[in-house]
Amino acid sequence: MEKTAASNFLETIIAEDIAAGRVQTVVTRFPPEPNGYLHLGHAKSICVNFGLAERFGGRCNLRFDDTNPEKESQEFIDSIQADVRWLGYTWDGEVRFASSYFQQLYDWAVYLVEQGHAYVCDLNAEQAREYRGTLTEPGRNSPHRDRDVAQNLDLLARMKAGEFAEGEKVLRAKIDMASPNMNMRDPILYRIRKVAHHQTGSDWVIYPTYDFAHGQEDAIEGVTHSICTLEFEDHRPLYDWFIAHLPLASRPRQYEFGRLNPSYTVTSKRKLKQLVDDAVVAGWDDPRMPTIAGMRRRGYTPSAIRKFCQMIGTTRSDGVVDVAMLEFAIREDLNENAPRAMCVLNPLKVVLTDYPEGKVEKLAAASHPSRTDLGERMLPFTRELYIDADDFREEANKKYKRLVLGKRVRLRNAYVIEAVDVVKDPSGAVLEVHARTIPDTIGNDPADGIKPKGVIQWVSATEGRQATVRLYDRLFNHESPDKGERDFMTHINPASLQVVQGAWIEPSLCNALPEQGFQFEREGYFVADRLDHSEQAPVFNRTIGLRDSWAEHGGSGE
RNA sequence: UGGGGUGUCGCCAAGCGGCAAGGCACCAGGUUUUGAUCCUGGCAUUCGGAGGUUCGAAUCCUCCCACCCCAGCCA
Repeated sequence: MEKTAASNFLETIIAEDIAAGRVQTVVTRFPPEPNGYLHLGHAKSICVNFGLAERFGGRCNLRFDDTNPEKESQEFIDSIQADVRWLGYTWDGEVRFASSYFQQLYDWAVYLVEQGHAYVCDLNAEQAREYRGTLTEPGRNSPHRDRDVAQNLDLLARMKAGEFAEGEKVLRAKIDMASPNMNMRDPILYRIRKVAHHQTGSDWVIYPTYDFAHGQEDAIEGVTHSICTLEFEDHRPLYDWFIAHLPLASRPRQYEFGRLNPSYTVTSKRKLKQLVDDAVVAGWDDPRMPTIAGMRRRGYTPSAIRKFCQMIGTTRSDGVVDVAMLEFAIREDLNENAPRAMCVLNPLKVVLTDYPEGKVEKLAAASHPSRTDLGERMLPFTRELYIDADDFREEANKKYKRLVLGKRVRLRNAYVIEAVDVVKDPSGAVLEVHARTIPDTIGNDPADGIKPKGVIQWVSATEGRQATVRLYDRLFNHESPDKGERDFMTHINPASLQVVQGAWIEPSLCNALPEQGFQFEREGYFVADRLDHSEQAPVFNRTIGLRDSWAEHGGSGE
């Protein structure tokens, strides 16, 4: 475990624990509740937990914290495992379930009752709230707080046996109703829920709460560092209380870090679910969703997401991270690794009037400007081509580095051409451009010394293929859609998806495998959709556009 | 008005008494058959504020301010 210069506070703590002999092997865990899809915030937690274990040569468990069957399902258990694996992490041993510890947890509850540290309370939810007090006023003891052990034991057993209705009774810890920490005001350990559990079926009608379960789950698994987000900080005294009052073999410690808040997005499960339920997006894996499944479909790579999590660091402060950092991470990865290809999104026909009809030249083009190991592909060059309509103007100033009537441009990986004429329809719209090829300009500048103004992509009109290209943009047009008075749904970006049906792609792109990423030169990074793409009907999703200093400076507007 | 936290460049973030790393973003140049990449340079005399301790403070002390979390039988 080599240490680099900068280390975050968790690494410091662990290094000290190891140095002091308090810990031999670091054990962490990623403990999602299977009640939704994992998102970018979870990705950070996954990177933190698995990353720490990796760095210190320890282990990390994947444990489903499935203590609330009403909200959970197998669908989420499956998707979560797939997402963690896809991110590139391997959990220690088998997947764990809090539910597999239910009997042990129950036995410990009995133990607490026997020790006089827990009691059965008959207050209903509303009454319990009244007795709890407020942030500034202490609570009052429940009238059932002093039941004797035998009676509590009997009542608890009957709760377990299903003799009481939901909400009729709960098991509570006997701590301190006057504590300034609300979590210590006789917290609930068990509640009655007469619903089947996705793992334990109808075995149980009482289920432990998060507080009574989490620390003990950690102890059972030998977790040394139980890492969670800041909002659980107030729960730490309770976490420690259970550990101190139960006969446990190990002593896990809880540490908290600031959760990730990416700009221009939402990450609350409730809001993500609303986007799905209201059909604002096509599903949990819609490429605009900040879910792992969505980002995957969008073309983000595991290494880019991991890089991003590393970039943002792990601290105890909570702030908003600019999504530009995520975008940087994915561009960096794809720039390095994605093969280049050509695609014309908004086709304009170019006829090379001096080029023989029916002739097809096969031009070799490198798949990457610096990665020779990525090889090359063949581009068929023909008399009729498509270029992007934005790449042609009848007249333009010298800053416009594309094709202009009477001027020259380099066709990427092919000839320099010169626009000689333009064909228009009665309304004056440009139908096609007639051009001539400048001889011997493959790999060479024109012999006459008149250099082209720029380089543009193209696709053979006769040899190229057509594809569906989905242009995705951010889902929200507000930096913090969560914040402020207005409902987050009012900040939806109406132009977050634009579908281009008739894009032209170079033929080699038909061989793309689902989930394979490319850079469509001068356009951006695209990925073959993992579900909808096929050789016969190619479908590409735009992962992220290229940086565009031309557009940023208003160039396209003039 | 209770308790728990956090405040270092537009954003993230090092720093832990010795004189403000780095990344993102941005700006200015250079290279370029991607207006991409790449390269070079710029970008906090100042660390939420005010006092104090010290030869010396972002780092120690005091007070103040701002923001976040907690009153689910959710996690």
